[in-house]
Amino acid sequence: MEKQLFNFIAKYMPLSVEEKEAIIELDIFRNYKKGTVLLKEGQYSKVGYFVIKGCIRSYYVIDGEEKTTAFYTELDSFSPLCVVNNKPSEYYVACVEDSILTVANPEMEKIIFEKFPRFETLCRILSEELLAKSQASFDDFKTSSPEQRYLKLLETRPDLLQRVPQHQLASYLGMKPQSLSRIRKRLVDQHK
Amino acid sequence: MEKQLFNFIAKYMPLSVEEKEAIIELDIFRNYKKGTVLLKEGQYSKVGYFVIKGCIRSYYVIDGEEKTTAFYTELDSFSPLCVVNNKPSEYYVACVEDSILTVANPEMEKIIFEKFPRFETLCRILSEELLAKSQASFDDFKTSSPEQRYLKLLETRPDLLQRVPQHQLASYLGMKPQSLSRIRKRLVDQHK
DNA sequence: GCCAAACGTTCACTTAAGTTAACAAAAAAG
DNA sequence: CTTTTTTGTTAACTTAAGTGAACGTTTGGC
Repeated sequence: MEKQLFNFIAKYMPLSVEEKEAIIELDIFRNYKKGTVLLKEGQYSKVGYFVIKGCIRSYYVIDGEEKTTAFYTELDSFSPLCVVNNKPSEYYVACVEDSILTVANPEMEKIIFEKFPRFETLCRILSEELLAKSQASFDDFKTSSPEQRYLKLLETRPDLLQRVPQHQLASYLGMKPQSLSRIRKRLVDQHK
Repeated sequence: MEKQLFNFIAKYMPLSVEEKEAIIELDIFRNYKKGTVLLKEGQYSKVGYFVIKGCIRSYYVIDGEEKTTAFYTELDSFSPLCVVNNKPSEYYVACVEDSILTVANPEMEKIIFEKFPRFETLCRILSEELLAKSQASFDDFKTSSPEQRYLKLLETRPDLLQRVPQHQLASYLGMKPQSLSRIRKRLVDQHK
């Protein structure tokens, strides 16, 4: 279980035995059942997540409708805005599948950063990278039509189509479930 | 000129005289004329920016058309994806106005982080914050119609409408210039 | 194993954005 | 000052997504 995490980190910096032990001592691994709500609108959460296994999603409830905006799967990390800005969360976070996550808060980070300053460098690099990638996805979204976004998703995250209900994918792609259904039909029809 | 930068940083951590001097010694302040292209598609740039004064934008050229995806103004910082992933840039960056920017690369950061480790903490916190905010903007975009996005922009960054050509705003809002023009007309008409 | 809820598809209709093109206005270049 | 070039508006038409509703299917709870 820790292995996935350490393999991931090793891509950036191989860890020493002491460093690995320090992480294990933090006791950050948690199991959640499908459907578990990790964060609710209005809550002041202080924890961020790293997905070892499974899938979680963030969603807003607007006029009684769920609007899914993100999915996080294996090796993705996610720190809700409320962790950063100390305001109540505007969205929910829930498990799409049974999941194994690491769960950590800023105090735990502080402890580990003081013992091993390299970890802070790692976190800085990771979040700079995630920021640039998040902006690139946003750019992609802005410059594409709904159909192009669906095709792009097929290329880049085909697994999501198997793991996630379509109506959640629809709002993730910025459209209504009926539109996604129609687009899929259109594409199938074209191919015959 | 340095004052804007130090005031901004002071919101996160007040700097000592030595720290300020170390930054000034890096000689990172630059003046650019309106229209200057800072980064071209295909280039491997290694520099990130912080806007002291002025406005820069990033844009793609797709089928010969410019697609503007972001504007950075006073106190915004921006590190292009190519700086992070070592791949040729997929987009351009240019000055929308005469601008004063700080320009820094990872080696300069390394030097300053080694002398003052607090700076790395600052950069980590800043990029975590920017990441969470970038995701929130993306969420907003996904869950809104073109008209709602225009109205949101009026609320959150009304200055952009004065500073930036409308056809650039249009692609920033994920629509065609004609559509933005129509939306504006529709809104004016409704109000009478 | 049955029932209710959730999910996905389809359809007819509405609405809004994309497209193409013409033209006006403003800004930059000479 | 005049001429381009860039920018913005408008209009007619096309295309695709939103809406509301019906219906079939799957899923999960009991």
